Amino acid sequence: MKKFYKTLKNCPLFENINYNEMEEIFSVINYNIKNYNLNEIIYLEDSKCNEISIVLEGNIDVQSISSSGNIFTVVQFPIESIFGEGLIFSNLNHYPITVTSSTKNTKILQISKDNLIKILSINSTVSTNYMKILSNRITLLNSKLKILALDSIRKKISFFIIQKYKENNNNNKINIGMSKKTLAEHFAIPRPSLSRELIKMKKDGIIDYDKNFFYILDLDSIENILYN
Amino acid sequence: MKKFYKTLKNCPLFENINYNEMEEIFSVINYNIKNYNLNEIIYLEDSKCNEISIVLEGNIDVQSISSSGNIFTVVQFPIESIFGEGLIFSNLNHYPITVTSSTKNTKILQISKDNLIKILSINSTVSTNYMKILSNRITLLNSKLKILALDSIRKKISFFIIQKYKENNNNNKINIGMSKKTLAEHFAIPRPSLSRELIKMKKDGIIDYDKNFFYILDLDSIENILYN
DNA sequence: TTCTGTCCGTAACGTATGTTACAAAAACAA
DNA sequence: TTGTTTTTGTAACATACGTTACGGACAGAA
Repeated sequence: MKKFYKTLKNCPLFENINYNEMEEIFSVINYNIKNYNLNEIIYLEDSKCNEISIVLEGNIDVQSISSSGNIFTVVQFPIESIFGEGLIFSNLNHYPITVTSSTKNTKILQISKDNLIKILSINSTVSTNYMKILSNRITLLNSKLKILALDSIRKKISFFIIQKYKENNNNNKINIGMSKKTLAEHFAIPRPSLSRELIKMKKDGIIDYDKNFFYILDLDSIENILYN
Repeated sequence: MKKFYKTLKNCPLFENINYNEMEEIFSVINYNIKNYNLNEIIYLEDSKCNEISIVLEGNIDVQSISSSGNIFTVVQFPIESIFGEGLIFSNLNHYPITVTSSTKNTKILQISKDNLIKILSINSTVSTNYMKILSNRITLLNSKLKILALDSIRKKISFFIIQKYKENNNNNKINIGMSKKTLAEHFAIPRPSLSRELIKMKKDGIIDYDKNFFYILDLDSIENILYN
């Protein structure tokens, strides 16, 4: 186990944990380290989540598989990633996706719920780390949901602008911070659709833009768009 | 404080905590009980969240206020509700909404982050309760996000059907469990739009329906809709 | 039974937005 | 510099969906 301490230190769950604490933790709990070959299934969709997992070596794929056999890779998790942490304490603790190994030698550390609870009770830093992980996930999901729930492109743009405006001490000049292409992806809409709506809003005289900057021309109008 | 133990027992954070444990917890930590009049502001949007709050008496409103002055009540929280719990450990710990009192005598119990950590370390039941609250929130947000992210009504219907189909041991007859009107609200779409798409899917021969039941006629097609 | 309210199917119409395509502009590398 | 890739603006077209409206079906109350 010792040789993985360096890897674990980079996992958000063990942030700010030193080697002595690691030693203490892993001497009092039971854990499993499992090896997987390329494309082996680690967790099947709809199976029950009884432990959290941390990638010690290799990469994993998160996939959705239809009964007709089509496979869609949703996202990849690299080494040091943790997963199952949002599921294990939930009432509906079934994996909504399939997890597979995407490298030849994938090593996964598994800690059961009971042992996880033990760790959380003996080390308060790990405990607050865990809270932080869950809380950050919640705020991330919340903001994603907020943007997705807006039912027009103009609203999404307005919401984004207001958000940046507040972040930036009410400055009318807004640095987008990414390309328009990326912004479109962020809104989950096609890029030409974003472009067209920006042109319209410019024509309506409520914003102007240039390169990676937006300029607020009529703040009241922008706010009214959100509360129409 | 003692007179509130009964109320607190109904708060998810103190589920399965008996009076002795309550006594122990509240004797070792510091806490605040604040009183609010009707329509007083408890937390302002964008203010920092430094404590969790539990409603001991009365009700609270969660609102969004535009700088132009428009107020939109998003949701009401009754007695025994907890809030701030998903924010306090987050890196972006600012209230995304305004919280106001909606009753004349509203009593709010406030526990600071440090004291909350103390509670979690001395009582493992409260600790797992807290994890459960956060985790359940995550799974709820996840499933909301999943439905919202589907970019056509046909996909939403298909997702719903597959979900119910699995829940019900692969039975082709599906009990909707609610009125079509409610289902439309669940999908966040107008009722006639749902109705129209159902008619189309029936015409295409992939589903049939009658009253509160759907019948799967072509499972493969339904699955392919989700992965097109 | 009749009345009343709610749910549902259905249709017509307008529009926001996805789709596709192409060229100009910008960023970058050689 | 030149060539190459990526990002953008722009336009034409098709369509999914929101909106509105109306009548029938159904359930509960009187």
